Amino acid sequence: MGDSSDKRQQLISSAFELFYTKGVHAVGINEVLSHSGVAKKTLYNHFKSKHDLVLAVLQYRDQRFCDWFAAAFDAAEPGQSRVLAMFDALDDWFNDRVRTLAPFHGCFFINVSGEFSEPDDPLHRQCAHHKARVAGLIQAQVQALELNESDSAMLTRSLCLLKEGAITLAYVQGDRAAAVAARRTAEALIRSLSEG
Amino acid sequence: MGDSSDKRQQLISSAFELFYTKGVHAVGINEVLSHSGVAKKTLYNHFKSKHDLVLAVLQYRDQRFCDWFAAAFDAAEPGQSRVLAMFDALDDWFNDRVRTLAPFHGCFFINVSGEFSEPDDPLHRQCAHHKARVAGLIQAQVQALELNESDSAMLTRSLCLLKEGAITLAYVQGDRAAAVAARRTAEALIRSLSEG
DNA sequence: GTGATGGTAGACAGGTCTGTCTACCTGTGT
DNA sequence: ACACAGGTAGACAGACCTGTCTACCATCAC
Repeated sequence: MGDSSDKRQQLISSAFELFYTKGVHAVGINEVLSHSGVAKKTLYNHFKSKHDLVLAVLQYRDQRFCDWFAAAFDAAEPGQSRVLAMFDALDDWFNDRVRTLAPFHGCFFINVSGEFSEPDDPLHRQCAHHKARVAGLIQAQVQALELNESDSAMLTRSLCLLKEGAITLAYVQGDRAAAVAARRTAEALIRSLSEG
Repeated sequence: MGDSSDKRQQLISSAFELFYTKGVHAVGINEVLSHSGVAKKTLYNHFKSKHDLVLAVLQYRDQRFCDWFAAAFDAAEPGQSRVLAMFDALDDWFNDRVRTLAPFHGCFFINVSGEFSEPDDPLHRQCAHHKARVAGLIQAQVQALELNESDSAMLTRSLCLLKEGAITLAYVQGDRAAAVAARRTAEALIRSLSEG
């Protein structure tokens, strides 16, 4: 029984690595099997289809990513710098200094959204759900700054925009310094709030 | 001879529509053929492979997108508002008010980057090239504001970050108001520059 | 020992994909 | 009149895909 969930986890980890680096459609079930060293029947024992496996992979990555993201906040000194800590974390991610995340290939959820573009597709919805969850983590940090409601909402939104922008610049353009630029922009924004 | 390049163009337009709405790997050559009403031999007469067709589609979209984007700047009143006009243009795009672009399905170049994730892949490079070109258009508008060099560079970078962030929020999360939020953030940034 | 459970290895069916190739048609220049 | 360039329609090879199924093996409960 412990074994059973071992195999399931092996499949998910292997599938994630392959899907993340090559894309979902570009990787066949057989490649996942040979990479994970698991038999085909075992896979279809745990998942009813490839689609189902992808869903599980998204959930796995969601958990991992959010754990890392939340920990990055917690590790920073309380105060203003805590909000900015997320950009330092992103910088670590983009430059492959985070062991617990895989080597940077953009945001898995953005990539998968592009491959399953129907907004109603369960996979696309799962990606949206992940982004909402991360936005929630950011919002919680912003609230600790005790701004007025309007500034707080606007700052949260801006930070999300800068984060997604940084990921895209880092991935599509290969601009590994995108997080540093995003941090500087966020600093200017926060400064303008406390001054205005 | 006019006919020859007609067929080529038909193929590119049809392929773009399909690739953009469904993803490149999810659409087969045969679907492109039946959608465009062109024979298979004609396709392989114009393009040496599917990969080659995708490259041509990227170039086509790059041209169309940049034409529209540059026109949006030109249509706006000169001055500060000109830089902000790009967010109004994005808002039009996200909400399907631009006839010349197809119904919004995110950024084609981000989507394709996700499917061809090797940074050395010619397709990935073409996507990076497009982003650099758009960044150049933005930079040209920022330079008209005659800021000092450091502010100018930083504002250009910030606007790019906000643009990419807005596209991602609009697509993955289905947040069709992302451009409005990005505009407000940009306004705050510019305000802080002229005050500071 | 025996049955149940859950694993391995991999053949296989049925479908889809790319890219090639044959056979035919049409319009144009000379 | 006739060659030819470039189109249509679609069969086909060869590869790969998903998902099912058979046959066998290992471990644990009892």
